[in-house]
Amino acid sequence: MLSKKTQYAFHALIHLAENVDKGPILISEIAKEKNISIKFLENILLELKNAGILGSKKGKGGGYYLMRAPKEIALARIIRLLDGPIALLPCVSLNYYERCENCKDEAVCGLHDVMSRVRDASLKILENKTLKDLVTKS
Amino acid sequence: MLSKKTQYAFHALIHLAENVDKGPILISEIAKEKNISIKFLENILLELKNAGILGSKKGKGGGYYLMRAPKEIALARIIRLLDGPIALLPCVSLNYYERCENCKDEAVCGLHDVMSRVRDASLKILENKTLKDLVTKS
DNA sequence: ATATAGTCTACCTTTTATGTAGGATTTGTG
DNA sequence: CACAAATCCTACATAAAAGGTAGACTATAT
Repeated sequence: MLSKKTQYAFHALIHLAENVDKGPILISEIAKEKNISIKFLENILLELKNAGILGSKKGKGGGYYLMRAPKEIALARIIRLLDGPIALLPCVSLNYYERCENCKDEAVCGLHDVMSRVRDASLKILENKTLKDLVTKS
Repeated sequence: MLSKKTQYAFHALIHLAENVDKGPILISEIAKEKNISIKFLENILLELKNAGILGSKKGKGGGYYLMRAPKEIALARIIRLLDGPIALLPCVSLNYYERCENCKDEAVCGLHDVMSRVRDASLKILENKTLKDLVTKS
């Protein structure tokens, strides 16, 4: 399961994508609209900003906005940023690989094979779907 | 990611499946073979037993053994038992569904759609692959 | 009897998740 | 310039989950 942090991030990003033409959006507006604790959301948006996904503007008329077009932001990137590996096992992760300590040889591990397939199936979707695909408002 | 608990369970089950003809297997043997803390493994095997996946025999010559043939035990079942939902979001889980608190209507939520697809892609593999597919020993 | 091996209950430690509090800083506007 | 509106940033709080340990109890084969 995705953490609450990542879930909230997705909802916030959807809101930003749906209002991409309205300039900076207030944290408080997103929090209210999506029913998220404002202070927790603050941390999340900051993290997205530090990763270069969002930009922000301080002071009156300020808020957060997307740094790129929604179609440029793959869902996998958000998950990896906030939740880490998408794979079910560390020994099968592309971006956060760790050697398996329980099997003697990963090359002949049946678990390794199956979990690689699950990873590939998930990534095929998460790498190709973007924020734009999450927006339903016309 | 799967929890350590589930990862250990898979490795233990693989060992049991590979030695299915040798009668009950000692916890200590599995722990040693797979490099798992014996006491932690004890808890895990007990949980698998209470779920009807394993049987056990006490006393000398005792140990744990599979209650069904390896090909009868789907990987999804193990994950659900020890880790809970396979889906990435609660609102998309088949077995542990919870309503989404951040969107007004799941039916028109783009996130819901994408995550359902990821779930289906994962389940297609995890429901059809069994313990037997994890065994590599001849 | 006795040693073996699982059963059960309770506890412990560390990390992660999920926030909360509040002051510092930047910026637009009158 | 003063002020209010926002984000920025650091630190803390709290609870749950993960991961593991300890030890007494019970059943069984020999």
